[in-house]
Amino acid sequence: MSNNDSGLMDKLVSLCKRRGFVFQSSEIYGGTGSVWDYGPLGVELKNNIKDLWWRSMVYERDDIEGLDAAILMNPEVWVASGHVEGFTDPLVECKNCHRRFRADVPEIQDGQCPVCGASDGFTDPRNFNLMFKTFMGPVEEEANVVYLRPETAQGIYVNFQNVVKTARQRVPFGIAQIGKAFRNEITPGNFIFRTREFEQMEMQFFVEPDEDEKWFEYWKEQRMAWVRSLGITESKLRFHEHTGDELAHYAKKAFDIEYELPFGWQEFEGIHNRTDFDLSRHEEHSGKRMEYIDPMDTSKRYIPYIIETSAGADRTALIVLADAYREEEVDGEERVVLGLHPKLAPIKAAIFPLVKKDGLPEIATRIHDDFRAAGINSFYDESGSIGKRYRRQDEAGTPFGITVDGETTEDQTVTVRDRDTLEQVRVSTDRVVDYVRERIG
RNA sequence: GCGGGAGUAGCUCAGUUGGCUAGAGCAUCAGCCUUCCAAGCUGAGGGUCGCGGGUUCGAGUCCCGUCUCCCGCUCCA
Repeated sequence: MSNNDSGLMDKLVSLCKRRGFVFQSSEIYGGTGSVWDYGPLGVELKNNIKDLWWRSMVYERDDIEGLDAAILMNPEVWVASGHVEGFTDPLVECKNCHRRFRADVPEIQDGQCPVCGASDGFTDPRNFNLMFKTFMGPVEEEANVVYLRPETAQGIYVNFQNVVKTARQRVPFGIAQIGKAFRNEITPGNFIFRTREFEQMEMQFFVEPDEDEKWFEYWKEQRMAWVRSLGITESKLRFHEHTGDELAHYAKKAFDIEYELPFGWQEFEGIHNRTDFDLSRHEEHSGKRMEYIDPMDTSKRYIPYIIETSAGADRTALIVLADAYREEEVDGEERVVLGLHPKLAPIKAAIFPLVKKDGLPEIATRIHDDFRAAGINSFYDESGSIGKRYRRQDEAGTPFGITVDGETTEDQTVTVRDRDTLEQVRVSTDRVVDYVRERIG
């Protein structure tokens, strides 16, 4: 990492605070570790990311259904998923292969790893408090321990049969969900990249067991294509395949989509072949059948394999911000621009009267109303010089500036200024909403 | 978790060996001016110096504790 690159993160954090994208949580009390709040511009950006994801998954396809499962679940879910293990028992970890074992298992007493055979030793026994726990019930001592979900995926698995029965879907099909997850990360940090409360955009695709490879490849390409559609610089994107010890306990195959942030190549979305691991575990632990019966051939029964696409909404937001940030020179003056793809921009158009007189503010206000009526987020500003107002919007990533001037009163046209090219075109006042709509995707 | 560094206005910072009502630039707001890329003038608001405690006649400045952030190591289902 060069000094220049680490400077980019500082500038980005500063811009996010200054313009209202991201604030530290509970700041007036000194903040709280690795939790962040999204401000007026940030929530728009993140909502745009989530809306685009949802549209591409749920609305633009017939084979994926939406779901919104609760954060609190029956604790047995996390026993079945494997998350409780290691939370209740002190574990040691092999320093060579990083597999974890209960500290009281006899095999490890001789210092040799029962799996990889290495004698590199083990870490000290400790509890891995991955999951946040709380209590369900009014009296804490009598209440049951419940966990804040460490991943959204389990909410989909436990609803698998519900969706099969109600949505009239046949395998192959998927279930999509966006929601919060919580993890007591040992080392959080890097702004909103690794946080203890975060939002996932997950889709679990259920397929026949012998078709898993085919669908894995399909989703791998689909997801990369979607990421590119956000306008992210291609040379900063790559796949990273998990091999050997990198593979999670449930995964047969896993690819990450990585982006080159100032602090290195970082994962922000994963495509995993989770096999029938999760549904089988839930069948064992719940005693309920998880098999799928093919309605066209009822003799065909199987527990589906699952191809998972799991993306971090916060990480995606950080990446589009980092990718969009640039400093450049205009007429000898430096400007800071967020070159966000128009469909991600918090504000789509800013409307300015060139001066505060001659009826220009009134016309500009009417145009602002037109945008409001069209459901397009716009912003009205009459304060300061026109150049200053353009620069303010550059930092917010607003793609279009619309200026009402003296000509407007004569020929009913306004100037539309493009954030990236700085080109200006005249558009009639009654066409300007359509003009912007056509260009924001 | 360990080591090092840092926390003064929205942002970037200055505050001499502890001493008058804590400053600057930028930003914000109001007015004037201004007909297309952060111009100018006038004025205003905004910090009790991360938080808590202590020493002192007196602390942003010294001491203790604590929280947060940054860098490195460790760790990372």
